[in-house]
Amino acid sequence: MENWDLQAVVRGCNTTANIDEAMENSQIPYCFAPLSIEEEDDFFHALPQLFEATAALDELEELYKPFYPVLQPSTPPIIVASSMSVPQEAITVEVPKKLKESSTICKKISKRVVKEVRAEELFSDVWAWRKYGQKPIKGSPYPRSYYRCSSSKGCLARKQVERSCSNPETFIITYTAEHNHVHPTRRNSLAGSTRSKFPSSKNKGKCKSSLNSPAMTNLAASIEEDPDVQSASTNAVKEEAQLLLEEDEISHENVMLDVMLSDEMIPSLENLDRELEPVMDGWFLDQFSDNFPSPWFNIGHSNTVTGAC
DNA sequence: CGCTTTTGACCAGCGC
DNA sequence: GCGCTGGTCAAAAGCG
Repeated sequence: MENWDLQAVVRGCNTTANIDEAMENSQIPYCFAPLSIEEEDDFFHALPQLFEATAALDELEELYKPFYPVLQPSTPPIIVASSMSVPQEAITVEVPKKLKESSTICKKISKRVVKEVRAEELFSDVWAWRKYGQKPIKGSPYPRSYYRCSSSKGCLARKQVERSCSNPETFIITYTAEHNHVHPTRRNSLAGSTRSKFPSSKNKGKCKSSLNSPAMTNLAASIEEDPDVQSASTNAVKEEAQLLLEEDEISHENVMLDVMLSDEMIPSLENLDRELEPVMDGWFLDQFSDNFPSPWFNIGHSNTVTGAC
């Protein structure tokens, strides 16, 4: 387990060649290439037989849907792969063979989804996350942050965020368990969320961007405070963390959406939400939940509104 | 008041 | 049994 590098997993699943190889070996679509959502859908549809194999795989796909990022084609995600996180010892390129040996895939697949994303995409999903812990991880210079879903009480969804040690520009996000609710029922409260160890006069009174969100601020702060990061060899990381805080311009559709869903808009959206929720939860879900990734119709309830000017 | 983050303490799993 | 490690809890403090 020591020196375990999640990125090794996603890297191992990084190429279509690997996919072909994995499929040849296992006939199980264990790895996903770095595809856009559309491409991924095409991929799924092109290989329907693979996804009819087991209910477990359908379940996994359903599990993954809520985590589809809202991305524009011009800024493809760094999602190198979404790897179903079976027991970690088993997550290697060799895994398909091990899966073949397994009598039931269901026993192997735990409800975890691993993603690798850029910093600005870290908090671009529609769910509200509340940080409940942070721990230094052995073998990694960066601490791991633990988040739970705060959109709904009792929701078991968890999210772990850890900077990739092999590629500090990206972050490894591990989603665990499922949301037990359809969509975020309220946006993130800003209360108590504005602590910043980086009071930046430059940004005072200016627009908040995703990178200047409390979460990003704190993440950068944790990086800043990390003793290992203090070393000269990782000055680049410190500079990057600083840049994350100071950078004002973000050419990312997620941020544009956040701006569009500014604070002025949220009250009316929430009123609409309250009025329609009983209807939406029933009818709308029945009609569309199987056809669209949930973020598609949850966007109006976005909890990641950070771009209001 | 209700929400957040921070952080030390606590707990469970695992290997020796 | 012990120590290590990762994950979670909960109190404290701060913000809107």
